[in-house]
Amino acid sequence: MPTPGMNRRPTVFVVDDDESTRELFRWLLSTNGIPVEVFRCAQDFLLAVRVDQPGCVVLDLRMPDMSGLELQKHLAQRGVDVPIVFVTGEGNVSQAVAAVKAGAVDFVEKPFDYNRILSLIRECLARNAEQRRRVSERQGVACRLASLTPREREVLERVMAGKPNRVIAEDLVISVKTVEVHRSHIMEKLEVKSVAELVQVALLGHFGAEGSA
Amino acid sequence: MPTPGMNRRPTVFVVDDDESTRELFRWLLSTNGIPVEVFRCAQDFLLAVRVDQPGCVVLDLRMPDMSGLELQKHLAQRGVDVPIVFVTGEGNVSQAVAAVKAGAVDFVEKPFDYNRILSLIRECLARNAEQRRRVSERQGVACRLASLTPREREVLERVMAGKPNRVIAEDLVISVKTVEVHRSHIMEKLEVKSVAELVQVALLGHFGAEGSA
DNA sequence: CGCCGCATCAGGGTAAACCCTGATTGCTAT
DNA sequence: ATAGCAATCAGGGTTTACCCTGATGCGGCG
Repeated sequence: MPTPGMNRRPTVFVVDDDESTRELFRWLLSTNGIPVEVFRCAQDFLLAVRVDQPGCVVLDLRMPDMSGLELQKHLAQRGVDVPIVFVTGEGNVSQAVAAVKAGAVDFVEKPFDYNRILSLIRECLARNAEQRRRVSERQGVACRLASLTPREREVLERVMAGKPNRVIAEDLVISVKTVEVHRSHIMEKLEVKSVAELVQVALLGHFGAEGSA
Repeated sequence: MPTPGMNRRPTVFVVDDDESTRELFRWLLSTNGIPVEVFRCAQDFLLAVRVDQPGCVVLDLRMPDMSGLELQKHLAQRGVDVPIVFVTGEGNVSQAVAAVKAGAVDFVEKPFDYNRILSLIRECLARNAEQRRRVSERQGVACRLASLTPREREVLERVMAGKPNRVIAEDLVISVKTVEVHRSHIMEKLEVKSVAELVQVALLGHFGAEGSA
């Protein structure tokens, strides 16, 4: 399972029903050497985007088929975790608050300053790159953790709890020798040489898995 | 150092230059059994608040001496980490975004629905209670960690790195016997019985100290 | 000056962890 | 069937870790 479509360039995805705005972004970003793709509605974008897409998103708030806020929710549900910047002509306070509370990086009103948008987008790209770095680190750990057998996981739990092999053996009703075998397999699979490292790696795999908000 | 002024009731602090609004909040909250204190300007509140104050804050955006956003910054700088709700009559989108990006729980416009504000404030109080619980847990760990001598900390680092006593001894140019002594003192002070627990406790003290956003 | 905490070390013993060899059982996939 | 993996166990040995007693030197504090 080598992660489906990796190795794509970080790209800015602009979703806006207004063609002049799309063209503006296309021009603004491409002349600054930033890969850009534009979409005229939320559906088009949802069909094209992939969960591991590197980059960031610029959303219009008001679109024909789906509002930017709804699109934001759909992306979150799908696990598409890219920085989002809202750009809107007629946004109100409550929408802005909702967007930012839901994790949007910023919410800017038209007309906007080109340099501001540009630096904002660069920040988004940098943030996304940083985040992908952390995720991939954890993915390696998660992968190694997944290679453990059920029995090895039971042993791991108890090692993490600080139980000595003798107690673990009693717990699982097996001999100390077997516990030793499991233990060495765990250390081997997780690529660690000491209990200290083992705990740190396993902890990373537990907390870093889901709770990465 | 038994934490200066703990044991105060969670209170809602309302800062608004408009007296009728202050009285409205005083009535709304006290009739719902929620302790409330009101302030007419940011300075008054800054002089009264303490770093470990449990509760939450309701801020007017526009005030004579200092804007709500500035007050928010001042509180953050002082380390006063309480949930903040902005309430304003004439807020714009950029202010709302700034407030939420700076960590505000919400940003509501007048006139507001009493029940909405009430549930929002209850959420803030609950969130603050939860946060204080986590902080106090970590404080215990931080306290025990602080009781380690410099030498013990040097040993701890290397134990965390998974080095055996023999290597630690070579590292610090001391005998293995001395390392054993330090090690047992560490285990005693941190109140743990195994390396596994030791690593988890020490890790909590390292990550939980500052990075609790 | 004496007491105390910190750091240092030694002897000597038990328990735990680690490592290698070797073996059996049962299930699964080729 | 035969090969492979997971799980089980044993013998036997080395290395670490842990614990107790005891001791020394140093610096600060009353």
